[in-house]
Amino acid sequence: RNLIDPLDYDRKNAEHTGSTVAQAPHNDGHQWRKYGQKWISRAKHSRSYYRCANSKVQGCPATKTVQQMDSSGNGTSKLFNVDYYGQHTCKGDGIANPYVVDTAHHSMEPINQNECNSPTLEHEAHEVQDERFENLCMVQNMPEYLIDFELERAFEFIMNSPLGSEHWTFDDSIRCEHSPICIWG
DNA sequence: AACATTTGACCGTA
DNA sequence: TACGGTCAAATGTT
Repeated sequence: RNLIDPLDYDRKNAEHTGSTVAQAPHNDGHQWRKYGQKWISRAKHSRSYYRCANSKVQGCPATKTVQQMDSSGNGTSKLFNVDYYGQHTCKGDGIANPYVVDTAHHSMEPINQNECNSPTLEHEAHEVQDERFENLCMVQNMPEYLIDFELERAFEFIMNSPLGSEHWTFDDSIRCEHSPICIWG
């Protein structure tokens, strides 16, 4: 009854592809299925475990964990720690990275603030100098310490994608909650 | 009915 | 054996 191919799935040895803090961990461009929740030692909040929604069908090994931080003080905005493990090998929504968008295949105009429940909206991603990234835009509020890492990762992903550029084709019907641009305030 | 989440059990590891 | 990651049956949702 294996949900996923055990050969493809080894969370312990999977690369840890980023830990970051988000305001609203609801959407990051991929669809996930929750498979567990634990209270971690003496933390105030539980940690939730997700795997890629395509794990069952395509054996995609990507997982993530989400945990609200025990932020002290200023209680208005909750902060979440989102950790990603493993690369997406599925061809699903074509979004390989929550922070990086391929502008060659994705126009940014479908985003409409009325349809978007994220706290802020970023229309103007800034250009990247390196010509390898000329078709990529970044969300402006992406944490500074992640920029180089995420771009290299995106570039590597495109180059190594067994599916070629089709993996990056964006469908006009993608809704704003699936758009990486809407996700992070 | 098919699919997603909840939640205690289970289990590997340090 | 305490911790935390995953399983899976029960439960909820569409």
